[in-house]
Amino acid sequence: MTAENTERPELPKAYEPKEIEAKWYAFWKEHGYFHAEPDPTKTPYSITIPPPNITGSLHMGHALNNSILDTMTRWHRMRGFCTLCLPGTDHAGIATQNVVERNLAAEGLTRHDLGREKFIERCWQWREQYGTRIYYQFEKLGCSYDWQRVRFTLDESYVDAIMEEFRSWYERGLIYRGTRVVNWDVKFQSAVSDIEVEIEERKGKLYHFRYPFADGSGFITIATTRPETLLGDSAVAANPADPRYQPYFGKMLRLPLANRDIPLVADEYAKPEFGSGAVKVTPAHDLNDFECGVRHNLPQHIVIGKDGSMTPLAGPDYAGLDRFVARKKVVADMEALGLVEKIEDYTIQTPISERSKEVIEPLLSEQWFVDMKPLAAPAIEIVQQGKIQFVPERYKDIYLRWMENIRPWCISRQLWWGHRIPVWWTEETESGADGQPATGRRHCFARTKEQAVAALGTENCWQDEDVLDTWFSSALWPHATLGWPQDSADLAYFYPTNLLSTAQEILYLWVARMIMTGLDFVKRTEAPDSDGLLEPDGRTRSILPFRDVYVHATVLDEKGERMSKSKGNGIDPIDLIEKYGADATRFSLLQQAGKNQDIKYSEQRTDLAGNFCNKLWNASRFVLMNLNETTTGDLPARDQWTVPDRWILSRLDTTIGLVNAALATYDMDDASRALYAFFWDEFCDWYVEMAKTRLRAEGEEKSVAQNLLAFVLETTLRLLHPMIPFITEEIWQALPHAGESLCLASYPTATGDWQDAAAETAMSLTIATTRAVRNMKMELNIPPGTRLTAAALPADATAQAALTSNAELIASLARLNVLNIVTTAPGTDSGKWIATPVVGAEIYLEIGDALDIGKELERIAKELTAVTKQIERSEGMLSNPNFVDRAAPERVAEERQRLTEWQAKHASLEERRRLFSA
RNA sequence: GGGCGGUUGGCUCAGUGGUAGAGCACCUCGUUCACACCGAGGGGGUCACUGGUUCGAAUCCAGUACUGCCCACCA
Repeated sequence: MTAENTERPELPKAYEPKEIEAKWYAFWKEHGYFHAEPDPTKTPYSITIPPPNITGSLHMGHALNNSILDTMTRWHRMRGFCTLCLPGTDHAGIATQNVVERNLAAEGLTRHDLGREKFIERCWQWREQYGTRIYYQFEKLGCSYDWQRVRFTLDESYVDAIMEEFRSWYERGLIYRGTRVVNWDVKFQSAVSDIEVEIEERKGKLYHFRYPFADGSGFITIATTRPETLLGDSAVAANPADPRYQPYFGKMLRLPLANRDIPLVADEYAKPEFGSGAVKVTPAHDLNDFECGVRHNLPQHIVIGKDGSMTPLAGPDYAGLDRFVARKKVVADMEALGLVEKIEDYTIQTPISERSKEVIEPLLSEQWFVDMKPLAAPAIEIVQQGKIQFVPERYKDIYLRWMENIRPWCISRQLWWGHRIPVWWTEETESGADGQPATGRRHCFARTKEQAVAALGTENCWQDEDVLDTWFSSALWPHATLGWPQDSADLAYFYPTNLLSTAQEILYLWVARMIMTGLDFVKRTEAPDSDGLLEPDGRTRSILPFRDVYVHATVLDEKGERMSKSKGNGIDPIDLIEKYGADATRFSLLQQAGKNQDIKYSEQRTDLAGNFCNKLWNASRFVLMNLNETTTGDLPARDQWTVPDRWILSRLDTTIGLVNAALATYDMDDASRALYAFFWDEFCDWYVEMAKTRLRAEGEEKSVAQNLLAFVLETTLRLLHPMIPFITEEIWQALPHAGESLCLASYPTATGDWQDAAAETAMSLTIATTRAVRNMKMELNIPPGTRLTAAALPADATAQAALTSNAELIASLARLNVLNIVTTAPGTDSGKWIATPVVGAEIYLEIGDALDIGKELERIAKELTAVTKQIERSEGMLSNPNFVDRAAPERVAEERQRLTEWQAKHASLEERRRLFSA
């Protein structure tokens, strides 16, 4: 690299993240660095980010995930990939309708007051006003997304994709109309899918009721947690193998309150060990009961309506009552009849709607379903073949288990905000086969009334009132955002995408469905095997949507509890960015983004990450103020490198290798740890300190030091940039560099050329010696400024060479007068020297009259204890014939060598103890 | 009920067979030369428990306890 910048802006004394972050984001955006166009000369790397809801603002989960996504994006961009990270938002049916309805409620209105059209207008207004504020927040976080390609799930082109998806599945019979017990959200008056239901343990009661036989010959006891459903009972079931009920199967029972007769049926669904072994069957209000009802051909009495109140079928005493009011009344009425056997306290697994937090009412209703089995099969195969990788790997099994047990997907929602179902109905009366009039309903796929009229052959038709589940549209995200169903150049180039990183709770809701739709809709005749599955024709492949699925950790509060609005323990990442800067916010999250499932986040983490940024800032300022106009930042010729230079380059090479390897496996914690340790512990604490002497010199010694400082710092900035983009850009611009932005600089790769074991050994000895001297001074309470004389007695020629070449450095770092390299121990007889053994040498410090014999004996005793422990351990191993015979020979040799070293230390300490004791 | 994680110093976490680590907190010392958002030094852990495999276990296996998450139609 040769520096191109002649003007180098100076770094302000204080690190002010706010100013530099705003400045550089604007710069990057203005220069279009984040925009990607297909480039056949490069390898593509693409990500379509999980589209946040338009109701959303950045939360900690977003901050974590987008820090990861942006780190991966920037890393690949620097590595020379044609890199696209495509952002967008999700219309989020229920969530958006929820907030808009809440706003209406504040005006005393309901959506029905407005009517469908006006209500949808309101939703659009909301989206215009707030729907894109999250983009601004992503920018604050530093995300290098392609803002020219933002997508929204209600964009015209996106709607085309959804229509195509629906048409295809409808025509193939995968979408069908079914009557099922669905999870009914009473608040939204809509069905919700199984995965949008949370189970919450709530305290409740288990009511034991008596149902008398119709002939008056006694009763059967049943238990229920939902007494109001009694009114809809069609039967009582007991297990066919249950001897208690065998004599009575087929007999009729008199259903209390409703006063109708219902049979006792034999069904294995009743478990003899629970309660009395008999269970009431309410086919319209419970999924199990529904299935049981189908088996026994039982009537389905819908007694709870869509609004959660009792229907006329519940009888005149109950009709119109809220379900919970009706519950109390049923219990009271049963008590009045003397039919309550007992009421127990009971913990009920209560289904709650994720969005409205209302208790779900299982309700029999007609809905649109998708048959998932045929779609799941290839999605299972592709993962089993390892073409889609899950990180951490355990999610693969979780995914497969769910896919293998996949159930039909209820896709219709009784909402207004969303994609209206493109099905048109007509109803006509004709003669049935037995001469009775029959009502026939027909439907067809159509996007417009004209199409519907043509298909149905009648003007008398209307569009289905329902909208599609939000996830029906997000399921298409990777290919629909890239242009599908058109054969776009983007789709051809950027698809399949490389990475899908997301939270674990939407693995089924979203990830699994994207895999299914991707494979089902994107087909290519010329694609490598790794991109998909071969179709039966032997030429076409169905293409996977992404290669890696990374499931990131959940960000919890510092007590380990989920952050939630209701608990008020949430942290707004924007506040953190304001306070500590985006870089510190990102770095603190990435440091914790390891293999652990949870992150217990506390603000202190970001504060500490800010300290790292500050350290980076100050060390860089030091380097910059010591450069001059002639500093190019080029790596000096190898014969000019000193031992510390060789050492820092060797360490840098190792760090480069570690960081690249960690990023490749999404180990953000390892990458950040490696860089943190390299920069702070090695570069700042030792290399920069050692460079200070050289910077005071003149000529070549100085210029080599200057260029190396600039070179190592510049390389470190490139390594750090994907994680902390702003501060690194600011410093990089001030350093000698080539190119207009660090965004586009090349990412360092480890070559091994700088690896230097000899320099590392020499530096270990240098560092150990320095520490030994400092330690001795400290332990004897010698003021740090006191300049003493020290001596080092090397154990061998290598140590001798290393100490000789670094003697001045050590003297300077440990604040000594001089460090003499000696061949015999200095005058121990004088009693004015103290010593510490290190690996490779014995270090002596002349302290003259400052010597406190008592203290020194204490110090020696402490060291002896430690050394003795090691010797015992080592001797124990070596005297074990099993170890000597069975362990690897090099391991045994290593242990012998170690023992020798410990013994030498021990002897030296003993000798000194003898002297001082005398 | 089934499945999957976690349990390492006061706190938050690294560490998958060979001398127990980091950051923070704590104690001592230090504001002349980038940084007190700092520097130097130090103390602190029988790696949850029990058993097994192994020459050798924080690490592998089995079980136990506690804890978290996901899935599931027990009234």
